[in-house]
Amino acid sequence: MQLNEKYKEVLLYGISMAMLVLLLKWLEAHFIILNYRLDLFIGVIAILFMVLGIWLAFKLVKPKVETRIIEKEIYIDNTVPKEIDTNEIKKLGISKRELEVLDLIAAGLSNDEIAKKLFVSLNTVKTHSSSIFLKLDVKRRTQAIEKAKRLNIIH
Amino acid sequence: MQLNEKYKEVLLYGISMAMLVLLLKWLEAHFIILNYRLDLFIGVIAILFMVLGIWLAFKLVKPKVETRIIEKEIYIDNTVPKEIDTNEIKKLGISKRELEVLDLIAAGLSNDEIAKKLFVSLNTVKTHSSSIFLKLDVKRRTQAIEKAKRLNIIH
DNA sequence: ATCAAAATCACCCGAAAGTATGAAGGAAAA
DNA sequence: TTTTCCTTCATACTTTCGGGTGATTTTGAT
Repeated sequence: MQLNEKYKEVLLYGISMAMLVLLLKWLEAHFIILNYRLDLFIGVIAILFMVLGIWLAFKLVKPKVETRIIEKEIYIDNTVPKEIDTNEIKKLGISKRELEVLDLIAAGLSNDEIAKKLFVSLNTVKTHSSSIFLKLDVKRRTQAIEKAKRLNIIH
Repeated sequence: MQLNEKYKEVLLYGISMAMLVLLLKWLEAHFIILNYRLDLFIGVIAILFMVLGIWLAFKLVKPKVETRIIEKEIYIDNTVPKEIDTNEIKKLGISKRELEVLDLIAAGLSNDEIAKKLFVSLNTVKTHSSSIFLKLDVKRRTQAIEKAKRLNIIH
Protein backbone atom coordinates (compact mmCIF):
# COMPACT_ATOMS: atom_id res chain seq x y z
CA MET A 1 0.00 0.00 0.00
CA GLN A 2 2.61 2.44 1.02
CA LEU A 3 4.87 1.51 -1.86
CA ASN A 4 1.99 1.72 -4.26
CA GLU A 5 1.18 5.19 -3.10
CA LYS A 6 4.77 6.21 -3.38
CA TYR A 7 4.97 4.93 -6.91
CA LYS A 8 1.87 6.89 -7.72
CA GLU A 9 3.57 10.00 -6.46
CA VAL A 10 6.65 9.30 -8.56
CA LEU A 11 4.47 8.71 -11.59
CA LEU A 12 2.69 11.96 -10.94
CA TYR A 13 6.01 13.69 -10.64
CA GLY A 14 7.20 12.16 -13.91
CA ILE A 15 4.06 13.29 -15.68
CA SER A 16 4.45 16.79 -14.29
CA MET A 17 8.03 16.80 -15.46
CA ALA A 18 7.07 15.70 -18.92
CA MET A 19 4.33 18.32 -19.10
CA LEU A 20 6.75 20.99 -18.09
CA VAL A 21 9.21 19.92 -20.76
CA LEU A 22 6.40 20.02 -23.27
CA LEU A 23 5.46 23.47 -22.07
CA LEU A 24 9.06 24.47 -22.55
CA LYS A 25 9.15 23.19 -26.06
CA TRP A 26 5.92 24.90 -26.86
CA LEU A 27 7.19 28.18 -25.54
CA GLU A 28 10.40 27.71 -27.46
CA ALA A 29 8.50 27.17 -30.66
CA HIS A 30 5.94 29.94 -30.31
CA PHE A 31 7.74 32.80 -28.77
CA ILE A 32 10.59 34.64 -30.30
CA ILE A 33 10.86 36.69 -27.18
CA LEU A 34 12.53 33.69 -25.71
CA ASN A 35 15.80 34.52 -27.31
CA TYR A 36 15.72 38.10 -26.24
CA ARG A 37 14.69 37.42 -22.71
CA LEU A 38 16.49 34.24 -22.13
CA ASP A 39 17.50 35.01 -18.55
CA LEU A 40 13.93 35.82 -17.64
CA PHE A 41 12.81 32.60 -19.18
CA ILE A 42 15.45 30.68 -17.31
CA GLY A 43 14.40 32.43 -14.14
CA VAL A 44 10.83 31.32 -14.65
CA ILE A 45 12.03 27.80 -15.28
CA ALA A 46 14.17 27.92 -12.20
CA ILE A 47 11.33 29.12 -9.99
CA LEU A 48 8.96 26.62 -11.54
CA PHE A 49 11.23 23.71 -10.87
CA MET A 50 12.10 24.93 -7.46
CA VAL A 51 8.44 25.01 -6.59
CA LEU A 52 8.14 21.57 -8.08
CA GLY A 53 11.04 20.45 -5.96
CA ILE A 54 9.46 21.87 -2.85
CA TRP A 55 6.17 20.28 -3.68
CA LEU A 56 7.92 17.01 -4.35
CA ALA A 57 9.74 17.13 -1.10
CA PHE A 58 6.52 17.75 0.74
CA LYS A 59 4.73 15.00 -1.08
CA LEU A 60 7.32 12.27 -1.15
CA VAL A 61 9.23 12.68 2.02
CA LYS A 62 7.68 11.24 5.10
CA PRO A 63 7.03 14.01 7.56
CA LYS A 64 9.98 14.69 9.73
CA VAL A 65 8.85 13.63 13.14
CA GLU A 66 10.90 14.60 16.08
CA THR A 67 9.81 12.47 18.94
CA ARG A 68 10.44 14.17 22.17
CA ILE A 69 10.01 11.89 25.10
CA ILE A 70 9.22 13.54 28.35
CA GLU A 71 9.33 11.51 31.45
CA LYS A 72 6.65 12.68 33.76
CA GLU A 73 7.02 11.53 37.27
CA ILE A 74 3.74 10.64 38.81
CA TYR A 75 3.67 10.33 42.50
CA ILE A 76 1.26 7.76 43.66
CA ASP A 77 0.02 7.84 47.16
CA ASN A 78 0.00 4.36 48.56
CA THR A 79 -2.27 5.19 51.38
CA VAL A 80 -5.90 5.38 50.60
CA PRO A 81 -6.31 9.14 50.68
CA LYS A 82 -9.12 9.01 53.16
CA GLU A 83 -12.26 9.67 51.27
CA ILE A 84 -14.83 11.90 52.81
CA ASP A 85 -17.25 9.95 54.90
CA THR A 86 -20.57 11.09 53.49
CA ASN A 87 -22.27 8.59 55.68
CA GLU A 88 -20.87 10.25 58.77
CA ILE A 89 -21.97 13.62 57.44
CA LYS A 90 -25.50 12.37 57.00
CA LYS A 91 -25.45 10.73 60.38
CA LEU A 92 -24.50 14.01 61.98
CA GLY A 93 -27.08 15.86 59.90
CA ILE A 94 -24.64 18.36 58.47
CA SER A 95 -26.05 20.20 55.49
CA LYS A 96 -24.28 21.17 52.26
CA ARG A 97 -23.90 24.78 53.24
CA GLU A 98 -22.65 23.87 56.66
CA LEU A 99 -20.05 21.62 55.11
CA GLU A 100 -18.91 24.47 52.90
CA VAL A 101 -18.49 26.69 55.90
CA LEU A 102 -16.70 23.92 57.75
CA ASP A 103 -14.28 23.54 54.88
CA LEU A 104 -13.50 27.22 54.88
CA ILE A 105 -13.10 27.25 58.63
CA ALA A 106 -10.58 24.44 58.30
CA ALA A 107 -8.84 26.41 55.57
CA GLY A 108 -8.20 29.06 58.18
CA LEU A 109 -10.69 31.69 57.06
CA SER A 110 -12.37 34.01 59.51
CA ASN A 111 -16.16 34.22 59.62
CA ASP A 112 -15.97 37.53 57.84
CA GLU A 113 -13.84 36.11 55.06
CA ILE A 114 -16.17 33.15 54.72
CA ALA A 115 -19.15 35.50 54.51
CA LYS A 116 -17.51 37.40 51.69
CA LYS A 117 -16.51 34.25 49.88
CA LEU A 118 -19.98 32.75 50.07
CA PHE A 119 -21.74 36.06 49.43
CA VAL A 120 -23.77 35.90 52.61
CA SER A 121 -23.84 38.00 55.73
CA LEU A 122 -21.58 37.53 58.69
CA ASN A 123 -24.57 36.56 60.77
CA THR A 124 -25.42 33.76 58.41
CA VAL A 125 -21.94 32.35 58.68
CA LYS A 126 -22.18 32.56 62.41
CA THR A 127 -25.46 30.71 62.37
CA HIS A 128 -23.99 28.00 60.21
CA SER A 129 -20.87 27.62 62.28
CA SER A 130 -22.90 27.52 65.45
CA SER A 131 -25.03 24.70 64.12
CA ILE A 132 -21.88 22.93 63.00
CA PHE A 133 -20.45 23.12 66.50
CA LEU A 134 -23.73 21.85 67.85
CA LYS A 135 -23.80 18.90 65.48
CA LEU A 136 -20.15 18.08 65.99
CA ASP A 137 -20.57 18.58 69.72
CA VAL A 138 -17.66 20.95 70.02
CA LYS A 139 -17.19 24.41 71.44
CA ARG A 140 -14.63 26.04 69.17
CA ARG A 141 -13.79 26.10 65.51
CA THR A 142 -10.40 24.60 66.20
CA GLN A 143 -12.08 21.66 67.88
CA ALA A 144 -14.44 21.42 64.95
CA ILE A 145 -11.49 21.21 62.59
CA GLU A 146 -9.84 18.52 64.65
CA LYS A 147 -12.95 16.41 64.97
CA ALA A 148 -14.07 16.87 61.38
CA LYS A 149 -10.69 15.72 60.15
CA ARG A 150 -10.70 12.82 62.52
CA LEU A 151 -14.13 11.74 61.28
CA ASN A 152 -13.09 12.24 57.66
CA ILE A 153 -15.76 14.80 57.14
CA ILE A 154 -13.24 17.13 55.58
CA HIS A 155 -9.80 16.70 54.10
CA MET B 1 16.27 32.39 18.50
CA GLN B 2 13.85 30.45 16.37
CA LEU B 3 13.23 33.44 14.17
CA ASN B 4 16.93 34.05 13.92
CA GLU B 5 17.52 30.53 12.75
CA LYS B 6 14.79 30.80 10.21
CA TYR B 7 16.21 34.06 8.88
CA LYS B 8 19.57 32.34 8.58
CA GLU B 9 17.96 29.70 6.43
CA VAL B 10 16.33 32.30 4.25
CA LEU B 11 19.59 34.16 3.93
CA LEU B 12 21.39 30.97 2.97
CA TYR B 13 18.75 30.32 0.40
CA GLY B 14 19.10 33.80 -1.03
CA ILE B 15 22.85 33.42 -1.31
CA SER B 16 22.47 30.07 -3.05
CA MET B 17 20.02 31.64 -5.42
CA ALA B 18 22.37 34.50 -6.21
CA MET B 19 25.27 32.15 -6.75
CA LEU B 20 23.23 30.06 -9.14
CA VAL B 21 22.24 33.14 -11.10
CA LEU B 22 25.90 34.11 -11.27
CA LEU B 23 26.76 30.63 -12.48
CA LEU B 24 24.09 31.03 -15.11
CA LYS B 25 25.53 34.30 -16.31
CA TRP B 26 28.99 32.88 -16.39
CA LEU B 27 27.86 29.93 -18.41
CA GLU B 28 25.96 32.23 -20.72
CA ALA B 29 29.04 34.31 -21.30
CA HIS B 30 31.64 31.57 -21.74
CA PHE B 31 29.91 28.87 -23.61
CA ILE B 32 28.64 29.26 -27.05
CA ILE B 33 27.24 25.80 -26.75
CA LEU B 34 24.46 27.43 -24.84
CA ASN B 35 22.65 28.49 -27.90
CA TYR B 36 23.01 25.16 -29.54
CA ARG B 37 22.05 23.10 -26.57
CA LEU B 38 19.52 25.33 -24.97
CA ASP B 39 17.18 22.58 -23.89
CA LEU B 40 19.97 20.70 -22.21
CA PHE B 41 21.01 23.84 -20.40
CA ILE B 42 17.46 24.48 -19.32
CA GLY B 43 17.20 20.91 -18.16
CA VAL B 44 20.29 21.36 -16.03
CA ILE B 45 18.86 24.54 -14.59
CA ALA B 46 15.60 22.80 -13.92
CA ILE B 47 17.23 19.93 -12.11
CA LEU B 48 19.48 22.28 -10.20
CA PHE B 49 16.62 24.37 -8.94
CA MET B 50 14.50 21.40 -8.23
CA VAL B 51 17.26 20.06 -6.06
CA LEU B 52 17.47 23.46 -4.45
CA GLY B 53 13.73 23.37 -3.87
CA ILE B 54 13.93 19.95 -2.30
CA TRP B 55 16.81 21.02 -0.12
CA LEU B 56 14.88 24.13 0.85
CA ALA B 57 11.83 22.15 1.74
CA PHE B 58 13.93 19.92 3.92
CA LYS B 59 15.57 22.81 5.61
CA LEU B 60 12.67 25.10 6.12
CA VAL B 61 9.98 22.70 7.10
CA LYS B 62 9.74 22.61 10.83
CA PRO B 63 9.85 19.09 12.07
CA LYS B 64 6.59 17.85 13.40
CA VAL B 65 7.32 17.53 17.06
CA GLU B 66 5.61 14.62 18.60
CA THR B 67 5.80 14.95 22.30
CA ARG B 68 5.35 11.67 23.94
CA ILE B 69 4.85 11.84 27.63
CA ILE B 70 5.86 8.75 29.45
CA GLU B 71 4.37 8.50 32.85
CA LYS B 72 6.77 7.14 35.34
CA GLU B 73 5.07 5.96 38.43
CA ILE B 74 6.79 6.68 41.65
CA TYR B 75 5.38 5.18 44.74
CA ILE B 76 5.70 7.27 47.80
CA ASP B 77 6.65 5.45 50.89
CA ASN B 78 3.80 6.23 53.15
CA THR B 79 4.43 3.52 55.66
CA VAL B 80 5.73 6.25 57.88
CA PRO B 81 3.18 8.89 57.04
CA LYS B 82 4.72 12.27 57.08
CA GLU B 83 7.28 12.75 59.73
CA ILE B 84 7.63 16.08 61.40
CA ASP B 85 9.92 18.37 59.48
CA THR B 86 12.35 19.49 62.16
CA ASN B 87 14.33 21.27 59.53
CA GLU B 88 11.34 23.43 58.67
CA ILE B 89 10.81 24.15 62.34
CA LYS B 90 14.38 25.33 62.70
CA LYS B 91 14.12 27.35 59.53
CA LEU B 92 11.09 29.15 60.91
CA GLY B 93 12.77 29.60 64.27
CA ILE B 94 9.99 28.02 66.25
CA SER B 95 11.05 27.12 69.77
CA LYS B 96 10.19 24.02 71.79
CA ARG B 97 7.63 25.75 73.90
CA GLU B 98 6.02 27.38 70.92
CA LEU B 99 5.73 24.02 69.25
CA GLU B 100 4.03 22.63 72.33
CA VAL B 101 1.52 25.43 72.23
CA LEU B 102 1.04 24.95 68.50
CA ASP B 103 0.30 21.28 69.06
CA LEU B 104 -2.30 22.06 71.65
CA ILE B 105 -3.84 24.73 69.46
CA ALA B 106 -4.15 22.16 66.69
CA ALA B 107 -5.70 19.78 69.17
CA GLY B 108 -8.47 22.30 69.55
CA LEU B 109 -7.64 23.64 72.99
CA SER B 110 -8.42 27.21 73.98
CA ASN B 111 -5.66 29.46 75.23
CA ASP B 112 -6.98 29.05 78.74
CA GLU B 113 -6.93 25.29 78.52
CA ILE B 114 -3.41 25.40 77.13
CA ALA B 115 -2.32 27.66 79.98
CA LYS B 116 -3.69 25.22 82.53
CA LYS B 117 -2.16 22.24 80.80
CA LEU B 118 1.28 23.82 80.62
CA PHE B 119 1.03 25.42 84.05
CA VAL B 120 1.63 28.90 82.76
CA SER B 121 -0.47 32.02 82.67
CA LEU B 122 -2.94 32.87 79.94
CA ASN B 123 -0.78 35.80 78.95
CA THR B 124 2.18 33.52 78.39
CA VAL B 125 0.15 31.35 76.07
CA LYS B 126 -0.97 34.43 74.23
CA THR B 127 2.61 35.57 73.84
CA HIS B 128 3.62 32.19 72.50
CA SER B 129 0.74 31.96 70.12
CA SER B 130 1.37 35.46 68.88
CA SER B 131 4.98 34.66 68.13
CA ILE B 132 3.89 31.47 66.43
CA PHE B 133 1.55 33.43 64.19
CA LEU B 134 4.35 35.84 63.44
CA LYS B 135 6.78 33.08 62.52
CA LEU B 136 4.21 31.21 60.46
CA ASP B 137 3.07 34.45 58.90
CA VAL B 138 -0.58 33.90 59.69
CA LYS B 139 -3.26 35.88 61.47
CA ARG B 140 -5.39 33.27 63.18
CA ARG B 141 -4.90 30.00 65.01
CA THR B 142 -6.95 28.20 62.39
CA GLN B 143 -4.57 29.44 59.73
CA ALA B 144 -1.67 28.38 61.89
CA ILE B 145 -3.10 24.87 62.12
CA GLU B 146 -3.57 24.67 58.38
CA LYS B 147 -0.11 25.93 57.56
CA ALA B 148 1.64 23.92 60.25
CA LYS B 149 0.04 20.73 58.99
CA ARG B 150 0.89 21.62 55.44
CA LEU B 151 4.53 22.17 56.37
CA ASN B 152 4.60 18.99 58.42
CA ILE B 153 5.44 20.88 61.53
CA ILE B 154 2.72 19.10 63.41
CA HIS B 155 0.76 15.92 62.85
C1' DA C 1 -50.72 22.43 48.06
C1' DT C 2 -48.58 21.75 52.36
C1' DC C 3 -45.09 20.88 55.58
C1' DA C 4 -40.33 20.42 57.17
C1' DA C 5 -35.82 21.31 56.65
C1' DA C 6 -32.45 24.42 54.94
C1' DA C 7 -30.68 28.88 54.28
C1' DT C 8 -30.81 33.47 55.15
C1' DC C 9 -30.33 37.54 58.32
C1' DA C 10 -30.63 40.58 62.65
C1' DC C 11 -29.36 42.12 67.38
C1' DC C 12 -27.19 41.70 71.71
C1' DC C 13 -23.78 40.33 74.86
C1' DG C 14 -20.13 37.99 76.92
C1' DA C 15 -16.08 35.18 76.08
C1' DA C 16 -12.08 34.15 73.64
C1' DA C 17 -8.55 35.45 70.66
C1' DG C 18 -5.18 38.50 69.05
C1' DT C 19 -2.10 43.04 69.18
C1' DA C 20 1.11 46.09 71.26
C1' DT C 21 4.38 47.09 74.51
C1' DG C 22 7.22 46.38 78.22
C1' DA C 23 9.81 43.75 81.41
C1' DA C 24 12.40 40.23 84.14
C1' DG C 25 14.86 35.84 85.05
C1' DG C 26 17.60 32.13 83.10
C1' DA C 27 20.22 29.41 79.85
C1' DA C 28 23.20 29.00 76.08
C1' DA C 29 26.30 30.91 72.85
C1' DA C 30 29.83 34.22 71.53
C1' DT D 1 31.51 37.88 80.59
C1' DT D 2 28.56 39.89 77.70
C1' DT D 3 24.99 39.12 74.50
C1' DT D 4 21.24 36.83 72.62
C1' DC D 5 17.42 34.00 72.79
C1' DC D 6 13.84 31.62 75.41
C1' DT D 7 10.44 31.73 78.67
C1' DT D 8 7.70 33.88 81.58
C1' DC D 9 4.25 37.43 82.89
C1' DA D 10 1.50 41.90 82.88
C1' DT D 11 -1.65 45.59 81.24
C1' DA D 12 -4.53 47.64 78.01
C1' DC D 13 -6.95 47.58 73.95
C1' DT D 14 -9.22 45.74 69.58
C1' DT D 15 -11.13 42.17 66.97
C1' DT D 16 -13.24 37.90 66.34
C1' DC D 17 -15.93 34.23 68.01
C1' DG D 18 -19.79 31.96 69.90
C1' DG D 19 -24.44 31.69 72.35
C1' DG D 20 -29.13 32.88 72.53
C1' DT D 21 -33.26 34.18 70.41
C1' DG D 22 -36.19 35.16 66.78
C1' DA D 23 -37.63 35.84 62.06
C1' DT D 24 -38.21 35.42 56.84
C1' DT D 25 -37.53 33.16 52.60
C1' DT D 26 -36.30 28.97 49.69
C1' DT D 27 -36.46 24.60 48.61
C1' DG D 28 -37.57 19.77 48.49
C1' DA D 29 -40.48 16.13 49.44
C1' DT D 30 -44.99 14.18 50.27
